[in-house]
Amino acid sequence: MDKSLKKIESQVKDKELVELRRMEIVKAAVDLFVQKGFHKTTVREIAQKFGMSVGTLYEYIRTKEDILYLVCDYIHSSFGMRVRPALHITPDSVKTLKGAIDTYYRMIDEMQDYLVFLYQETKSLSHDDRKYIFKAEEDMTDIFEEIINRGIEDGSFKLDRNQVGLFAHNIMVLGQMWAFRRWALQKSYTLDGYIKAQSARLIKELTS
Amino acid sequence: MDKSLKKIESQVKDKELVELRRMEIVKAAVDLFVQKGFHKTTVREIAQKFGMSVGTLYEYIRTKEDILYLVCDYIHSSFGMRVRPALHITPDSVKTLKGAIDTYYRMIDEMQDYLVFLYQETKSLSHDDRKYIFKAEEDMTDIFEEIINRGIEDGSFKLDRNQVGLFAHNIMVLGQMWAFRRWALQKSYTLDGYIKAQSARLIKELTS
DNA sequence: AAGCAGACTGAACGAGCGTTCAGTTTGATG
DNA sequence: CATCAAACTGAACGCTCGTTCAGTCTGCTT
Repeated sequence: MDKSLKKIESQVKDKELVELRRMEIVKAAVDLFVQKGFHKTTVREIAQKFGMSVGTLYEYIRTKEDILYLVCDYIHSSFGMRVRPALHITPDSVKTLKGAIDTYYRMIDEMQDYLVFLYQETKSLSHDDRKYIFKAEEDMTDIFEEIINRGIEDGSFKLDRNQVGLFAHNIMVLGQMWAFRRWALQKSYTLDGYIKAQSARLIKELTS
Repeated sequence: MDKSLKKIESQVKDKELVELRRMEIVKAAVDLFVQKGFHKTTVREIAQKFGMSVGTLYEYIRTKEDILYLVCDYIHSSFGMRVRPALHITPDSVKTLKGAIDTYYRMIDEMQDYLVFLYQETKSLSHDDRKYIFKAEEDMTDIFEEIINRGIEDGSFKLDRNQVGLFAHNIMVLGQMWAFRRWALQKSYTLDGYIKAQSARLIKELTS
Protein backbone atom coordinates (compact mmCIF):
# COMPACT_ATOMS: atom_id res chain seq x y z
CA MET A 1 0.00 0.00 0.00
CA ASP A 2 2.95 2.37 -0.19
CA LYS A 3 2.66 2.91 -3.92
CA SER A 4 -0.27 4.69 -5.46
CA LEU A 5 -2.89 2.83 -7.36
CA LYS A 6 -2.80 5.19 -10.26
CA LYS A 7 0.17 5.67 -12.48
CA ILE A 8 0.41 9.17 -13.76
CA GLU A 9 2.25 9.40 -17.05
CA SER A 10 5.17 11.73 -17.58
CA GLN A 11 7.27 12.89 -20.50
CA VAL A 12 10.49 12.21 -18.64
CA LYS A 13 12.01 8.77 -19.10
CA ASP A 14 14.28 8.44 -16.09
CA LYS A 15 12.06 6.78 -13.46
CA GLU A 16 14.20 7.83 -10.52
CA LEU A 17 14.26 11.44 -11.63
CA VAL A 18 10.49 11.39 -12.01
CA GLU A 19 10.19 10.05 -8.48
CA LEU A 20 12.58 12.69 -7.15
CA ARG A 21 11.02 15.64 -8.96
CA ARG A 22 7.51 14.58 -8.03
CA MET A 23 8.50 14.55 -4.40
CA GLU A 24 9.81 18.10 -4.83
CA ILE A 25 6.57 19.11 -6.52
CA VAL A 26 4.51 17.60 -3.71
CA LYS A 27 6.62 19.26 -1.04
CA ALA A 28 6.14 22.61 -2.78
CA ALA A 29 2.45 22.13 -3.44
CA VAL A 30 1.33 20.75 -0.11
CA ASP A 31 2.08 23.92 1.83
CA LEU A 32 0.45 26.14 -0.76
CA PHE A 33 -2.62 23.92 -0.94
CA VAL A 34 -3.01 23.78 2.81
CA GLN A 35 -2.58 27.52 3.10
CA LYS A 36 -4.67 28.75 0.18
CA GLY A 37 -6.67 25.75 -0.94
CA PHE A 38 -6.40 23.86 -4.20
CA HIS A 39 -8.42 26.21 -6.39
CA LYS A 40 -6.71 29.38 -5.29
CA THR A 41 -3.22 28.00 -5.80
CA THR A 42 -1.86 28.48 -9.31
CA VAL A 43 0.41 26.11 -11.17
CA ARG A 44 2.83 29.00 -11.61
CA GLU A 45 3.13 29.42 -7.86
CA ILE A 46 3.87 25.75 -7.42
CA ALA A 47 6.48 25.83 -10.17
CA GLN A 48 8.12 28.86 -8.59
CA LYS A 49 8.32 27.24 -5.17
CA PHE A 50 9.43 24.02 -6.83
CA GLY A 51 12.25 26.14 -8.30
CA MET A 52 11.62 25.31 -11.93
CA SER A 53 9.63 26.58 -14.85
CA VAL A 54 6.03 25.72 -15.59
CA GLY A 55 7.13 23.84 -18.66
CA THR A 56 9.31 21.51 -16.62
CA LEU A 57 6.53 20.96 -14.13
CA TYR A 58 4.36 19.76 -16.96
CA GLU A 59 7.02 17.22 -17.93
CA TYR A 60 6.19 15.37 -14.73
CA ILE A 61 2.42 15.65 -14.62
CA ARG A 62 -0.44 15.87 -17.07
CA THR A 63 -2.86 18.20 -15.29
CA LYS A 64 -3.16 20.29 -12.17
CA GLU A 65 -5.42 17.64 -10.71
CA ASP A 66 -2.56 15.18 -10.89
CA ILE A 67 -0.77 17.38 -8.38
CA LEU A 68 -3.78 17.25 -6.09
CA TYR A 69 -3.78 13.50 -6.33
CA LEU A 70 -0.07 13.30 -5.58
CA VAL A 71 -0.50 15.57 -2.59
CA CYS A 72 -3.43 13.59 -1.19
CA ASP A 73 -1.53 10.38 -1.74
CA TYR A 74 1.50 11.82 0.01
CA ILE A 75 -0.49 12.92 3.04
CA HIS A 76 -2.30 9.63 3.21
CA SER A 77 0.87 7.55 3.05
CA SER A 78 2.52 9.80 5.64
CA PHE A 79 -0.26 8.79 7.99
CA GLY A 80 0.25 5.14 7.20
CA MET A 81 3.99 5.34 7.65
CA ARG A 82 3.57 6.94 11.04
CA VAL A 83 0.88 4.74 12.56
CA ARG A 84 1.78 1.26 11.52
CA PRO A 85 5.25 0.99 13.13
CA ALA A 86 4.00 2.68 16.29
CA LEU A 87 1.30 0.12 16.93
CA HIS A 88 2.40 -2.60 19.28
CA ILE A 89 0.09 -5.50 19.84
CA THR A 90 0.73 -6.59 23.41
CA PRO A 91 -0.96 -9.30 25.46
CA ASP A 92 -2.59 -6.56 27.53
CA SER A 93 -5.50 -5.40 25.38
CA VAL A 94 -6.22 -2.34 27.47
CA LYS A 95 -2.65 -1.17 27.16
CA THR A 96 -2.65 -1.90 23.43
CA LEU A 97 -5.77 0.16 22.83
CA LYS A 98 -4.53 2.98 25.01
CA GLY A 99 -1.29 3.01 23.04
CA ALA A 100 -3.09 2.99 19.71
CA ILE A 101 -5.33 5.86 20.70
CA ASP A 102 -2.38 7.82 22.00
CA THR A 103 -0.42 7.28 18.79
CA TYR A 104 -3.33 8.09 16.53
CA TYR A 105 -4.40 11.21 18.39
CA ARG A 106 -0.87 12.59 18.55
CA MET A 107 -0.46 12.01 14.86
CA ILE A 108 -3.67 13.91 14.22
CA ASP A 109 -2.32 16.79 16.25
CA GLU A 110 0.88 16.89 14.22
CA MET A 111 -0.90 16.59 10.93
CA GLN A 112 -4.03 18.60 11.66
CA ASP A 113 -3.55 20.97 8.75
CA TYR A 114 -3.17 18.08 6.36
CA LEU A 115 -6.17 16.26 7.79
CA VAL A 116 -8.44 19.25 7.43
CA PHE A 117 -7.15 19.80 3.91
CA LEU A 118 -7.87 16.19 2.95
CA TYR A 119 -11.45 16.43 4.12
CA GLN A 120 -12.00 19.74 2.39
CA GLU A 121 -10.52 18.93 -0.98
CA THR A 122 -11.18 15.26 -1.62
CA LYS A 123 -14.37 16.23 -3.41
CA SER A 124 -12.22 17.85 -6.09
CA LEU A 125 -10.76 14.44 -6.88
CA SER A 126 -12.32 12.05 -9.34
CA HIS A 127 -14.59 9.39 -7.92
CA ASP A 128 -11.97 6.63 -8.15
CA ASP A 129 -9.27 8.68 -6.53
CA ARG A 130 -11.59 9.58 -3.71
CA LYS A 131 -12.34 5.93 -3.04
CA TYR A 132 -8.64 5.27 -2.83
CA ILE A 133 -8.21 7.98 -0.23
CA PHE A 134 -11.16 6.74 1.81
CA LYS A 135 -9.50 3.36 1.79
CA ALA A 136 -6.90 4.76 4.18
CA GLU A 137 -9.63 5.57 6.67
CA GLU A 138 -11.09 2.10 6.38
CA ASP A 139 -7.69 0.53 6.95
CA MET A 140 -7.29 2.55 10.12
CA THR A 141 -10.76 1.59 11.29
CA ASP A 142 -9.87 -2.05 10.74
CA ILE A 143 -6.85 -1.71 13.00
CA PHE A 144 -8.97 -0.41 15.85
CA GLU A 145 -11.59 -3.07 15.23
CA GLU A 146 -8.96 -5.75 15.45
CA ILE A 147 -7.64 -4.46 18.75
CA ILE A 148 -11.14 -4.30 20.20
CA ASN A 149 -11.99 -7.78 18.97
CA ARG A 150 -8.89 -9.21 20.62
CA GLY A 151 -9.86 -7.48 23.81
CA ILE A 152 -13.32 -8.99 23.69
CA GLU A 153 -11.87 -12.45 23.09
CA ASP A 154 -9.46 -12.30 26.00
CA GLY A 155 -12.19 -10.90 28.23
CA SER A 156 -10.72 -7.44 28.75
CA PHE A 157 -13.53 -5.67 26.94
CA LYS A 158 -17.28 -5.98 27.16
CA LEU A 159 -18.98 -4.98 23.95
CA ASP A 160 -21.68 -6.39 21.72
CA ARG A 161 -20.00 -7.84 18.62
CA ASN A 162 -22.10 -5.85 16.19
CA GLN A 163 -21.05 -2.61 17.87
CA VAL A 164 -17.35 -3.06 17.30
CA GLY A 165 -17.34 -1.24 13.98
CA LEU A 166 -19.25 1.69 15.39
CA PHE A 167 -16.96 1.92 18.38
CA ALA A 168 -13.91 1.97 16.14
CA HIS A 169 -15.43 4.85 14.19
CA ASN A 170 -16.13 6.68 17.42
CA ILE A 171 -12.52 6.39 18.51
CA MET A 172 -11.34 7.85 15.22
CA VAL A 173 -13.86 10.63 15.03
CA LEU A 174 -13.22 11.75 18.58
CA GLY A 175 -9.58 12.04 17.58
CA GLN A 176 -10.25 13.90 14.36
CA MET A 177 -12.46 16.26 16.30
CA TRP A 178 -9.26 17.65 17.82
CA ALA A 179 -8.34 18.96 14.37
CA PHE A 180 -11.77 19.92 13.06
CA ARG A 181 -12.95 21.72 16.14
CA ARG A 182 -9.65 23.22 17.19
CA TRP A 183 -11.23 26.67 17.23
CA ALA A 184 -13.12 25.56 20.33
CA LEU A 185 -11.16 22.70 21.87
CA GLN A 186 -7.63 23.97 21.64
CA LYS A 187 -8.65 27.03 23.63
CA SER A 188 -9.68 24.98 26.66
CA TYR A 189 -7.57 21.82 26.49
CA THR A 190 -3.98 20.78 25.99
CA LEU A 191 -3.29 17.82 23.74
CA ASP A 192 -2.25 15.71 26.73
CA GLY A 193 -5.35 16.66 28.67
CA TYR A 194 -7.53 15.92 25.69
CA ILE A 195 -6.03 12.50 25.05
CA LYS A 196 -6.21 11.58 28.71
CA ALA A 197 -9.87 12.57 29.02
CA GLN A 198 -11.10 10.94 25.83
CA SER A 199 -8.99 7.86 26.26
CA ALA A 200 -10.13 7.33 29.85
CA ARG A 201 -13.75 7.68 28.80
CA LEU A 202 -13.45 5.24 25.92
CA ILE A 203 -11.58 2.63 27.94
CA LYS A 204 -13.99 2.92 30.84
CA GLU A 205 -16.87 2.38 28.47
CA LEU A 206 -15.29 -0.79 27.13
CA THR A 207 -14.32 -2.26 30.44
CA SER A 208 -17.29 -1.47 32.64
CA MET B 1 -29.99 35.88 15.18
CA ASP B 2 -32.27 35.44 12.19
CA LYS B 3 -30.78 38.31 10.26
CA SER B 4 -27.25 38.19 8.96
CA LEU B 5 -24.54 40.24 10.53
CA LYS B 6 -23.35 41.60 7.26
CA LYS B 7 -25.40 43.84 5.03
CA ILE B 8 -24.63 43.24 1.42
CA GLU B 9 -25.35 46.28 -0.71
CA SER B 10 -27.49 46.11 -3.81
CA GLN B 11 -28.40 48.42 -6.68
CA VAL B 12 -32.08 47.73 -6.25
CA LYS B 13 -33.96 50.09 -3.96
CA ASP B 14 -37.05 48.09 -3.04
CA LYS B 15 -36.05 46.24 0.14
CA GLU B 16 -38.75 43.62 -0.14
CA LEU B 17 -37.87 42.81 -3.71
CA VAL B 18 -34.23 42.47 -2.71
CA GLU B 19 -35.23 40.04 0.02
CA LEU B 20 -37.41 38.05 -2.37
CA ARG B 21 -34.89 37.89 -5.20
CA ARG B 22 -32.07 36.97 -2.85
CA MET B 23 -34.06 34.06 -1.56
CA GLU B 24 -34.54 32.93 -5.16
CA ILE B 25 -30.83 33.28 -5.79
CA VAL B 26 -29.99 31.25 -2.69
CA LYS B 27 -32.45 28.55 -3.60
CA ALA B 28 -30.92 28.31 -7.06
CA ALA B 29 -27.34 28.44 -5.85
CA VAL B 30 -27.52 26.07 -2.92
CA ASP B 31 -28.23 23.00 -5.02
CA LEU B 32 -25.55 23.84 -7.54
CA PHE B 33 -23.00 24.51 -4.82
CA VAL B 34 -23.76 21.30 -2.98
CA GLN B 35 -23.61 19.33 -6.18
CA LYS B 36 -20.55 20.86 -7.87
CA GLY B 37 -18.85 22.92 -5.20
CA PHE B 38 -18.49 26.67 -5.06
CA HIS B 39 -15.55 27.05 -7.41
CA LYS B 40 -16.90 24.86 -10.15
CA THR B 41 -20.27 26.60 -10.21
CA THR B 42 -20.44 29.62 -12.52
CA VAL B 43 -22.43 32.76 -11.97
CA ARG B 44 -24.05 32.16 -15.35
CA GLU B 45 -25.38 28.80 -14.18
CA ILE B 46 -26.85 30.35 -11.07
CA ALA B 47 -28.47 33.12 -13.09
CA GLN B 48 -29.95 30.58 -15.47
CA LYS B 49 -31.45 28.49 -12.69
CA PHE B 50 -32.57 31.68 -10.98
CA GLY B 51 -34.39 32.40 -14.25
CA MET B 52 -32.87 35.80 -14.91
CA SER B 53 -29.92 37.32 -16.66
CA VAL B 54 -26.47 37.70 -15.16
CA GLY B 55 -26.91 41.44 -15.19
CA THR B 56 -29.97 41.24 -12.98
CA LEU B 57 -28.22 38.89 -10.63
CA TYR B 58 -25.53 41.50 -10.15
CA GLU B 59 -28.18 44.05 -9.20
CA TYR B 60 -28.67 42.08 -6.00
CA ILE B 61 -25.13 41.16 -5.08
CA ARG B 62 -21.69 42.63 -5.47
CA THR B 63 -19.54 39.56 -5.99
CA LYS B 64 -19.81 35.82 -6.37
CA GLU B 65 -18.56 35.45 -2.81
CA ASP B 66 -21.64 37.31 -1.61
CA ILE B 67 -23.67 34.41 -2.95
CA LEU B 68 -21.54 31.98 -0.98
CA TYR B 69 -22.13 34.02 2.13
CA LEU B 70 -25.87 34.13 1.54
CA VAL B 71 -25.96 30.38 1.00
CA CYS B 72 -23.95 29.63 4.15
CA ASP B 73 -26.13 31.98 6.10
CA TYR B 74 -29.25 30.34 4.74
CA ILE B 75 -28.07 26.84 5.67
CA HIS B 76 -26.99 27.97 9.09
CA SER B 77 -30.28 29.67 9.87
CA SER B 78 -32.20 26.66 8.57
CA PHE B 79 -30.44 24.65 11.24
CA GLY B 80 -31.33 27.16 13.88
CA MET B 81 -34.95 27.33 12.82
CA ARG B 82 -35.26 23.56 13.00
CA VAL B 83 -33.55 22.83 16.32
CA ARG B 84 -34.72 25.55 18.61
CA PRO B 85 -38.48 24.92 18.50
CA ALA B 86 -37.93 21.17 18.79
CA LEU B 87 -36.02 21.38 22.04
CA HIS B 88 -38.22 20.85 25.06
CA ILE B 89 -36.74 21.31 28.46
CA THR B 90 -38.57 18.86 30.73
CA PRO B 91 -38.06 18.09 34.41
CA ASP B 92 -36.65 14.72 33.39
CA SER B 93 -33.08 15.50 32.35
CA VAL B 94 -32.47 12.10 30.81
CA LYS B 95 -35.53 12.46 28.63
CA THR B 96 -34.57 16.00 27.70
CA LEU B 97 -31.10 14.99 26.58
CA LYS B 98 -32.40 11.98 24.70
CA GLY B 99 -34.85 14.23 22.90
CA ALA B 100 -32.21 16.79 22.05
CA ILE B 101 -29.87 14.15 20.66
CA ASP B 102 -32.68 12.64 18.65
CA THR B 103 -33.69 16.00 17.21
CA TYR B 104 -30.15 17.05 16.42
CA TYR B 105 -29.14 13.75 14.82
CA ARG B 106 -32.26 13.59 12.66
CA MET B 107 -31.66 17.10 11.51
CA ILE B 108 -28.12 16.17 10.53
CA ASP B 109 -29.48 13.29 8.52
CA GLU B 110 -31.88 15.54 6.66
CA MET B 111 -29.30 18.21 6.02
CA GLN B 112 -26.23 16.07 5.53
CA ASP B 113 -25.44 17.50 2.11
CA TYR B 114 -25.61 21.02 3.48
CA LEU B 115 -23.51 20.15 6.51
CA VAL B 116 -20.74 18.62 4.45
CA PHE B 117 -20.85 21.59 2.12
CA LEU B 118 -20.53 24.03 5.02
CA TYR B 119 -17.45 22.27 6.34
CA GLN B 120 -15.85 22.07 2.93
CA GLU B 121 -16.42 25.61 1.77
CA THR B 122 -16.26 27.83 4.83
CA LYS B 123 -12.57 28.30 4.20
CA SER B 124 -13.51 30.23 1.04
CA LEU B 125 -15.25 32.80 3.19
CA SER B 126 -13.49 35.78 4.69
CA HIS B 127 -12.26 35.45 8.24
CA ASP B 128 -15.13 37.43 9.73
CA ASP B 129 -17.78 35.53 7.86
CA ARG B 130 -16.27 32.26 8.97
CA LYS B 131 -16.38 33.31 12.59
CA TYR B 132 -20.04 34.10 12.16
CA ILE B 133 -20.73 30.64 10.82
CA PHE B 134 -18.76 28.96 13.61
CA LYS B 135 -20.92 30.88 16.03
CA ALA B 136 -23.80 28.60 15.10
CA GLU B 137 -21.79 25.62 16.25
CA GLU B 138 -20.95 27.27 19.52
CA ASP B 139 -24.60 28.12 20.14
CA MET B 140 -25.52 24.49 19.62
CA THR B 141 -22.78 23.34 21.96
CA ASP B 142 -24.10 25.72 24.59
CA ILE B 143 -27.53 24.14 24.38
CA PHE B 144 -26.15 20.68 25.08
CA GLU B 145 -23.97 22.05 27.87
CA GLU B 146 -26.98 23.59 29.50
CA ILE B 147 -28.96 20.36 29.38
CA ILE B 148 -26.06 18.43 30.88
CA ASN B 149 -25.52 21.00 33.60
CA ARG B 150 -29.16 20.83 34.61
CA GLY B 151 -28.90 17.06 34.77
CA ILE B 152 -25.87 17.28 37.02
CA GLU B 153 -27.68 19.70 39.31
CA ASP B 154 -30.77 17.56 39.69
CA GLY B 155 -28.61 14.50 40.24
CA SER B 156 -29.52 12.65 37.04
CA PHE B 157 -26.02 12.85 35.57
CA LYS B 158 -22.63 12.16 37.06
CA LEU B 159 -19.91 14.14 35.33
CA ASP B 160 -16.98 16.25 36.41
CA ARG B 161 -17.90 19.91 35.88
CA ASN B 162 -14.87 20.68 33.76
CA GLN B 163 -15.76 17.86 31.37
CA VAL B 164 -19.17 19.23 30.43
CA GLY B 165 -17.88 21.20 27.46
CA LEU B 166 -15.98 18.25 26.09
CA PHE B 167 -18.97 15.98 26.50
CA ALA B 168 -21.16 18.42 24.61
CA HIS B 169 -18.67 18.44 21.76
CA ASN B 170 -18.62 14.67 21.75
CA ILE B 171 -22.38 14.51 21.38
CA MET B 172 -22.28 16.85 18.42
CA VAL B 173 -19.36 15.23 16.68
CA LEU B 174 -20.80 11.75 17.01
CA GLY B 175 -23.88 13.13 15.29
CA GLN B 176 -21.99 14.89 12.53
CA MET B 177 -20.06 11.70 11.96
CA TRP B 178 -23.26 10.29 10.47
CA ALA B 179 -22.90 12.79 7.64
CA PHE B 180 -19.14 12.85 7.24
CA ARG B 181 -18.59 9.13 7.35
CA ARG B 182 -21.73 8.10 5.54
CA TRP B 183 -19.64 6.13 3.05
CA ALA B 184 -18.96 3.66 5.86
CA LEU B 185 -21.77 4.05 8.39
CA GLN B 186 -24.79 4.26 6.17
CA LYS B 187 -23.87 0.91 4.68
CA SER B 188 -24.15 -0.90 8.02
CA TYR B 189 -26.63 1.14 10.03
CA THR B 190 -30.05 2.70 9.67
CA LEU B 191 -30.55 6.16 11.07
CA ASP B 192 -32.79 4.80 13.83
CA GLY B 193 -30.27 2.14 14.73
CA TYR B 194 -27.48 4.67 14.75
CA ILE B 195 -29.30 7.12 16.98
CA LYS B 196 -30.37 4.37 19.37
CA ALA B 197 -26.85 2.99 19.70
CA GLN B 198 -25.04 6.29 20.14
CA SER B 199 -27.71 7.77 22.34
CA ALA B 200 -27.76 4.74 24.64
CA ARG B 201 -23.99 4.83 24.94
CA LEU B 202 -23.89 8.53 25.76
CA ILE B 203 -26.69 8.37 28.30
CA LYS B 204 -25.22 5.31 29.95
CA GLU B 205 -21.92 7.09 30.28
CA LEU B 206 -23.57 10.04 31.97
CA THR B 207 -25.74 8.07 34.36
CA SER B 208 -23.42 5.27 35.46
C1' DA C 1 34.52 17.79 -32.02
C1' DA C 2 30.22 16.70 -33.76
C1' DG C 3 25.86 14.71 -32.88
C1' DC C 4 22.12 13.73 -30.22
C1' DA C 5 18.71 12.73 -26.73
C1' DG C 6 16.96 14.01 -22.55
C1' DA C 7 15.85 17.87 -19.51
C1' DC C 8 14.53 22.36 -19.16
C1' DT C 9 12.64 27.25 -20.41
C1' DG C 10 9.03 30.81 -20.51
C1' DA C 11 6.53 33.49 -23.84
C1' DA C 12 2.33 32.77 -26.04
C1' DC C 13 -2.24 30.77 -26.62
C1' DG C 14 -6.88 30.40 -25.74
C1' DA C 15 -10.72 29.10 -23.03
C1' DG C 16 -13.42 30.25 -19.13
C1' DC C 17 -15.42 33.21 -16.15
C1' DG C 18 -16.51 37.26 -13.02
C1' DT C 19 -18.06 41.66 -13.81
C1' DT C 20 -19.81 45.79 -16.30
C1' DC C 21 -22.57 48.86 -18.94
C1' DA C 22 -25.10 50.85 -22.86
C1' DG C 23 -29.37 50.05 -23.94
C1' DT C 24 -34.44 48.11 -23.55
C1' DT C 25 -38.67 47.10 -21.15
C1' DT C 26 -42.07 48.00 -17.62
C1' DG C 27 -45.23 50.35 -15.07
C1' DA C 28 -46.31 53.98 -12.05
C1' DT C 29 -47.30 59.11 -12.13
C1' DG C 30 -49.26 63.51 -13.57
C1' DC D 1 -50.19 60.19 -23.64
C1' DA D 2 -45.59 61.69 -22.11
C1' DT D 3 -42.15 61.18 -18.73
C1' DC D 4 -39.09 59.01 -15.91
C1' DA D 5 -37.04 55.90 -12.77
C1' DA D 6 -36.62 51.31 -11.48
C1' DA D 7 -35.75 46.73 -13.10
C1' DC D 8 -33.87 43.97 -16.36
C1' DT D 9 -30.93 42.28 -20.47
C1' DG D 10 -26.87 39.96 -22.51
C1' DA D 11 -23.05 41.04 -25.46
C1' DA D 12 -18.61 42.54 -24.56
C1' DC D 13 -14.48 43.37 -21.69
C1' DG D 14 -10.51 42.06 -19.53
C1' DC D 15 -8.06 39.25 -16.61
C1' DT D 16 -6.60 34.96 -14.80
C1' DC D 17 -4.71 30.67 -15.34
C1' DG D 18 -4.01 25.85 -17.19
C1' DT D 19 -1.53 24.15 -20.88
C1' DT D 20 1.58 23.95 -24.96
C1' DC D 21 5.52 24.18 -27.88
C1' DA D 22 9.42 26.07 -30.45
C1' DG D 23 13.60 26.61 -28.96
C1' DT D 24 17.86 26.31 -25.59
C1' DC D 25 20.96 24.00 -22.57
C1' DT D 26 23.56 19.93 -20.78
C1' DG D 27 26.33 16.17 -20.81
C1' DC D 28 27.02 11.66 -22.71
C1' DT D 29 28.53 8.86 -26.86
C1' DT D 30 31.28 7.92 -30.88
